[in-house]
Amino acid sequence: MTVSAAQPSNRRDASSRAHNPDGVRRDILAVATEEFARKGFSGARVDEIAARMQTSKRMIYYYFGDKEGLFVAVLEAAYAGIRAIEAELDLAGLPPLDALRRLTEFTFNYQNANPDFVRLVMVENIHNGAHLARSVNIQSVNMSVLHVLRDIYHRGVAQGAFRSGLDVIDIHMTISALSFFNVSNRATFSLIFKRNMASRAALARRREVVAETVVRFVAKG
Amino acid sequence: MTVSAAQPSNRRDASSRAHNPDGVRRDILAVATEEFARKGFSGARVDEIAARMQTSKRMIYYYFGDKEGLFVAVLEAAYAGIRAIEAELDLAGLPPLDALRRLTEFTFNYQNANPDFVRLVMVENIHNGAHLARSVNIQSVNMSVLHVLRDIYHRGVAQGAFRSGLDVIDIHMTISALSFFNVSNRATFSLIFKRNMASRAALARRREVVAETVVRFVAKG
Amino acid sequence: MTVSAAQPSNRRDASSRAHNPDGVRRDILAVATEEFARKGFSGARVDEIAARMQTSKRMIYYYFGDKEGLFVAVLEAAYAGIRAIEAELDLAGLPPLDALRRLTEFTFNYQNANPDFVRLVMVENIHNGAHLARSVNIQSVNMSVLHVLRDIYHRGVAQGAFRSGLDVIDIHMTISALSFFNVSNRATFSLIFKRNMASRAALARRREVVAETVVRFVAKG
Amino acid sequence: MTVSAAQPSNRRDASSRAHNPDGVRRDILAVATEEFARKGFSGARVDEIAARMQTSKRMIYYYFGDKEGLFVAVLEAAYAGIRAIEAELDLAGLPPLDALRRLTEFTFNYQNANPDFVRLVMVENIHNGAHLARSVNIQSVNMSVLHVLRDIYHRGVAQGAFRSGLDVIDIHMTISALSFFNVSNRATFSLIFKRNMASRAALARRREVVAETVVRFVAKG
DNA sequence: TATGAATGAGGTTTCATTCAT
DNA sequence: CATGAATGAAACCTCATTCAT
Repeated sequence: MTVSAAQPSNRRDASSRAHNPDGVRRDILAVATEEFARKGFSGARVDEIAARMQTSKRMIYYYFGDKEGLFVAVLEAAYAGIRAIEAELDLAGLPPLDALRRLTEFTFNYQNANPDFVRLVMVENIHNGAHLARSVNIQSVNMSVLHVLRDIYHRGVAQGAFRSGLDVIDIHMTISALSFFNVSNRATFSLIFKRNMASRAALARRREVVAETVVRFVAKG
Repeated sequence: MTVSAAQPSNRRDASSRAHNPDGVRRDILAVATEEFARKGFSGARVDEIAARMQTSKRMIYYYFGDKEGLFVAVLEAAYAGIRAIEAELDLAGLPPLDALRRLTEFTFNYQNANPDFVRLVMVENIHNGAHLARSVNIQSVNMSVLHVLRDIYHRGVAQGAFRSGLDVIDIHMTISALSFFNVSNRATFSLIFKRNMASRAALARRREVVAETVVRFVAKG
Repeated sequence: MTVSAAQPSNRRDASSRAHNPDGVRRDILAVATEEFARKGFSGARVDEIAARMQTSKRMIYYYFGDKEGLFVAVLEAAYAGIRAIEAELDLAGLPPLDALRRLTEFTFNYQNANPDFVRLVMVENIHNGAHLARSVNIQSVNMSVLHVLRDIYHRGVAQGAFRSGLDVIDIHMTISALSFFNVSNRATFSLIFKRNMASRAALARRREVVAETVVRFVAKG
Repeated sequence: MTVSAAQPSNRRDASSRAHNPDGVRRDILAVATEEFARKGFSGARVDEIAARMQTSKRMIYYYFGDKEGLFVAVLEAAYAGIRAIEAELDLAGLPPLDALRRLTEFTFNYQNANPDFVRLVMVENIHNGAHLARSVNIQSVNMSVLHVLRDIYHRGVAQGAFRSGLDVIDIHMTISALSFFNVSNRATFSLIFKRNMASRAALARRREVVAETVVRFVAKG
C-alpha cells in the first residue's frame, strides 16, 4: 500500500505517454513523493526526480511551477490518500468500542504501511506548515476523519460505553500521535533503545498496545 | 528553558574567547542547534551559522570536521540535555502513581519548552538516524530514563497499583509519542484542525489528557 | 496617440479572428511592440506576448518566423507610424520659420506621446541596428522627413530668413536628438537631477527651449 | 579613453591576483562594463563575464551579490568616470563663451570616446532607472557638472555675453542630448540616412555644429 | 589562531522553439 | 488553423569546503 494519489501510471513507454498530461503529472507526483519523503524538501533534488522518469526536468516546471509547487501537490495528494481510504472504512455498523479500536488499528496500519506519508508530514512540520498553508482544500479533505470519530464517540456515550465530556479532537490527536511516532521516530528510538519497531511481530504488539491505550482512555470504568 | 548543552557562553568578546576553545565550541553549538532545528540538516547553512557568530567559518571546520560532524555534536548535546534534567527529578520518594504522572508531565513540559530538541530529533529521523549511529555514547546517555521508569513501574506493581506484565519501553514510548507529537506536528495539525496547541491553557489541557492517558494505561482496574 | 501600425484590431473574439490573418498579425504586433519596448529584445518573452493575446504562440512563429523576425516587423511598423503622420503635416503653406518651428514641435510631441517608439529605437541601437539592416524598405520610409525639411530650408534660404550652407541632415539630427533625449534619458536624467520631465508644464517648457534652439541655429542673424 | 573606474588591473597573472580583492573587483567591473554595454542587462551573460577573466564566476557573486548588484556597480563606476574628468577641466580661467564651448566639446568628445558609458546609460533607461535608484551616491557624484556650468553661465550673464533668464539644467540637457545622440543613435541613424557618424572628420564636423548650436542658444544677440 | 578570499560542483529555473493532435 | 504539451540548452545562483596570509 502506498500513498494512493501518487500511483505511477501504468503506461510508461514513451509513445503512450506523449500528450498524456494526466499520466505525466501522476508519474512526476509518484517519483517526487518518494524523493521528498526520503530526503526532505531541501535535500530532495529536482534533477534526481527528473532522472528517475521518462519525462524531462522541464516538465516538472511546466506542471508545477517550481519546487515548492511540486511539494504542495505532493502533500495534498498524500493527505487525500489517507482520507479517501478512511472514508471507506464503514464503521457505522460496528458497536462503538469495536469501531474505535478498528479506527485506531487502521490508522496505525496505514501510517506504518505508508512511511512516505508520515515522512512528508514530518518534513512539512519542519517547514512550519508553510506549504500546507498555501493549499486551499486541505482542511475540507481532512474533516472526514473527525466526522467518523465524532459519530463513534457520540454513539458510545449514548450507549453508556464511553465516558462523556471528552474532546473528539483530543482522541484523534492521541490516535495520530501513537500511530505516527512508531514511524516518525523509529530510526532514533530503535537505535537508542535497541528495539525492533518494524517487524511484523513488533508491529502487532505495538498496535495492540496503542489500541488498548486509546480504548482505556475513552471507555467508561 | 532551552537545550542545555548548547547554551552560548557568556564570554562573547573576542579577547576572552582567544585561548578559550570550550567557549568557542559552545558558541558554535548553540548557534548550530538553532540553525539545524529551524531549517533541517540540508536546509541549514554553514555560512549562516558562521555569520551569526563572532568566530569564523574556519573554526567550525577546525572543531567539528564538517557539517555532519557538527550536526552529530548538536544532536548529542541535545539528548544529553534532557537526560541530565530527567536524572535530577528525584521521583523515588513519590508513590508510584504520582511518580508516573510527574514523569509524564515533565516529559511533556520539557518537549514543549524545547522545540529545538524535538525538531532536531525529527530531522535526524528524516535522515534515518545516520548521524546518531555515529555517536558512541548516545545509548548510555539515554538509558537513565529507562532506569527511572523501571523503578517506578516495579514499585507500582509491587504495591498493587499497576497492572503487571507491561513493557517499560512501551510505556516510555507512549509517554514520548504523546509529548513529542504536540510539538512535532503542531504546524500541520493546528492548521488542519484549527486548534491552538501552543497557548498556556491549551498546553495545560493537553498535558492533563496525556497524563491521564498514560495513567489509565498503566494503572490497575 | 500610439505607434500607429501596431494598433490592435477591434475584432478580438476568436470567431472573427478565424480566417482573418491580418487581424491576428496586427494583434501580435501590438502586443509585441509593448513587450519589446518595455523590456528590450533580450528581456522580452515570447511566452509573455502569447499569454497576453487570445492567439497562441504557434501563430507568432507562423507569421514571423522567430523572435528576431517579430522584432524586425515591430520596428518597421514603428518607423512607418511616425513618417506617415509627418507626411500629413502640410507645412508647405507656412512661412519657413514657422514651418521649421512647427516641424520641431511636432517631432518633440510625437516622441513624447510615443515612448514605445523611442524605446524600440533605443533597443535597436543597443543591438547595433542589426535588425533594421534586415529591413528592405526602412530607408525609403524615412526619406520623407528629409524632403519635408529640405523644402522648408531652401525656402528659408531663398527668402533670406535662414543662414545658407547648413546641412539638412544636421538640422534633422539636432531636432531628433533634442526630442529623443527627453524620452530616452528621462529615467536617469530626472533621477540624477531631480527634474520632472514628464508633466504637461515641463513638456511645454522644454518644447519651447528645443524649438528655440533649432530656430536660433538655423535663422540668420 | 575608456570608462575610467573600470580599468582592468595590470596584474593579471594568477599568482599576483590571489588575495588581491581590489584587483579582482576591478577586473570584474572592467569586463562586466563591456559585456553589459555590448548586450544590455538581459542580454549580458554572467558566464561570459567569468569566462573572459581569470576569476571564476563564483567570485562575481561573492563581490557583487547578483547580476543586478554587478550592474549597479558598473553604472556607478561609469558615472564616476565622466564626472571625475569633467572636474579636472579647469574652465574657470576662460572667458565664459570659450568655457561654454569647451565644456560642450569635452562632453561631445567624452561620449564619443566612451560608447560604453553611453550604452550603459541607454540600458539603464530601458530599465527605467531601476538600478540607479538603488545607488546612494549617484546624485552627489553628478552634481559637479551643474556647479561647473552654473559658474560659467553666471559669469557670462554678468559680463553681458549671455542672455539672462536661462535654466542651467536646460543648457546641460541640451549639451547632453546633442552629444549623447551621436553615439546612442548612431546605428539606426547612419543606417537610415546613410551618414557616417564615426569617422574623425564626421566627428569634427558634428562637434562644431553641436558647439555652435549651444553657443547660439545661450549667447546674447 | 583567525580571517577574508577563493572554488568546483551542482542546484533551481528559464528560454526560444517544435511537436502531436 | 489552433492549441497544449514537450524539449534541450543554457541561464542565474548557491553550497560546503579549502586556501593564503
